[in-house]
Amino acid sequence: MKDQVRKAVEESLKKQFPELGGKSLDVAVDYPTQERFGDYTTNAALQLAATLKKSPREIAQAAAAALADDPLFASVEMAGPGFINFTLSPRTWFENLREVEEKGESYGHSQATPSKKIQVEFVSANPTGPLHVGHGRGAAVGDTLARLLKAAGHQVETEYYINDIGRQMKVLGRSVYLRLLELSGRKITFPDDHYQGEYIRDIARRLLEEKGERLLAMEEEEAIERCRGAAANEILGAIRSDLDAFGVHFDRWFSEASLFEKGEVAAALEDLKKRGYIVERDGATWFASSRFGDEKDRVVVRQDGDTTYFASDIAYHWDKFRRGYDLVIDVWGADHHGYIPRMKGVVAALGYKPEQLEVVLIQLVNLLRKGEKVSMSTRGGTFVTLREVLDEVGRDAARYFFLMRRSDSPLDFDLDLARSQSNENPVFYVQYAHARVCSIEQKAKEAGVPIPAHGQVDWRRIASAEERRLMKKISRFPEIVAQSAAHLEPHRLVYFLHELSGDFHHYYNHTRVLIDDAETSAARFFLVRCVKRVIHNGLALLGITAPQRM
RNA sequence: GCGCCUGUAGCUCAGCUGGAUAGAGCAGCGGACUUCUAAUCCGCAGGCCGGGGGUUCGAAUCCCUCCAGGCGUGCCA
Repeated sequence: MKDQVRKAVEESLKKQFPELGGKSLDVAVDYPTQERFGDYTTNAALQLAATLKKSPREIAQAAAAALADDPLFASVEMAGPGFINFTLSPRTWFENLREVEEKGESYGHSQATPSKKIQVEFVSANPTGPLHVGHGRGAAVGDTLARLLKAAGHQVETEYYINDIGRQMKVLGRSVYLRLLELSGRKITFPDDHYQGEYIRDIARRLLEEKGERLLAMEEEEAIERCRGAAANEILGAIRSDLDAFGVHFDRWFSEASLFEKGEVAAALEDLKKRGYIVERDGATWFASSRFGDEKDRVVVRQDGDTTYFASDIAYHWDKFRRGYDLVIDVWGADHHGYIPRMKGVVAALGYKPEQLEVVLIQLVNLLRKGEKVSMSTRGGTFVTLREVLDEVGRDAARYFFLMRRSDSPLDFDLDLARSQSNENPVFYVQYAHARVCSIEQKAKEAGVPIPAHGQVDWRRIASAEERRLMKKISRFPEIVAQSAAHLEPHRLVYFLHELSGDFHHYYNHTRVLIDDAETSAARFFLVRCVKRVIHNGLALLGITAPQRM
């Protein structure tokens, strides 16, 4: 719709002012801040005033007059310093609803041009413990981004990167081994920097029961390695099942260890070396990230010959890009923001465009209970797990809360609020709107009222201000989805659904849908079913259910 | 010190690729259920958009500067 308006404005301006020539004008069509200014507005005249050497009002007046006859519009007016305001006829708005009926479940989806091959990598938590709420936020955002990008017409794959090798894993193995020794009656001292959580004891207990004797008989080194493997498997299994319960599924689970097994770490570094971005200095090997705007170069192979975590990351992204993605999206905790320049440097050094890597940062989640901050520490084991939050507030509320703020700003997650079955809980507000339409459908069915089709509805019956407002919002949905995807900002969709629900609740409270006047009744019924469709599709993109009744 | 992010109503936040009188939820006050679900709706109140300067016809939005807070600044992951 917006595009049609834009095209009309552009054509009219060019006709009125031939001196503008054939080039695209790139006029901006917006939604006015106030309803009395109409449905759409453009500031094109204000912008062109300087080029045309005419007053903005003069330009706007001429353009508006030329557009007045366009059947698309009910009225076109010049206003203020030189805005052109457009009001569409109720009939035009109604015609837009045909698409809702035609597309059904896929209403809101669009075909981006160009359609890109995109990978979204998210969560990627070390398998050293259960997922906590912070991971939950990353999971909700990453998963929703993938859904949004698909809906916007891209080809999307999701991936979880498993850090299944390295120092943290050794610490995990040793933590379990020590607990195992402890459980078998030995006296141990458990270091502070090892994993303190109770789940470590649980794993050790199971290992002791199943193969305790063999493990205890082994060389310590080997036993620790066995403990590590068993623990990582078990924890990863738990992570998968937590994510499953959260409605998050990955197309691929990618192992860091596999990068070494396949020799990709060496190959990637060799590639960079050939391109001239690897330097030897102070007995270590460095990636010349300072040549790409990073503060300094970064070590990839340490003096002792071990590769750094960064080397794995290089290899991982080397692998990703070789798989042919046009765009790679990494969802990271905000505390990793300092790594963006060096990663982008890697991408550039490998011959890709830095913009082909987008990093979405996820800020901290502060859990609140009874208004008090719940303190968390991963190492100390005093964190609240995603599973606990899911058990307490449910999947829908959890996802909604994680998604309702911009991901790069810290989030206060009020457990009591999310759990409350009351009007204070924003997720119900949207779901309730859906359930109310379902309820109307139920009543209609009982009364033998048929479901109206677009072709049978008389648009004149739904031309009130409230009804036009609903129609406008409904027709805006595909644009919101496309924008949320393009900006990688799921919260935009959340706000939109909240607004649409608000408009609907208002309408519902003031206008009875099923009434004796069959024509009006059918028209209203059709309209609210379109609202239901949008809420349903929108919640689906957020991974939230749309209940029939509440 | 340097870098990134943030500062908008009592609280939590939208709005930030410049537009007309800055929005929402919660909290507060006052109203609306014999009618499709009151988990709803209506009304009232609440703001030097952190301070200052600049660019512009026009700034919450862009630039500079200062202040406050968070994070980062490892041959850790």
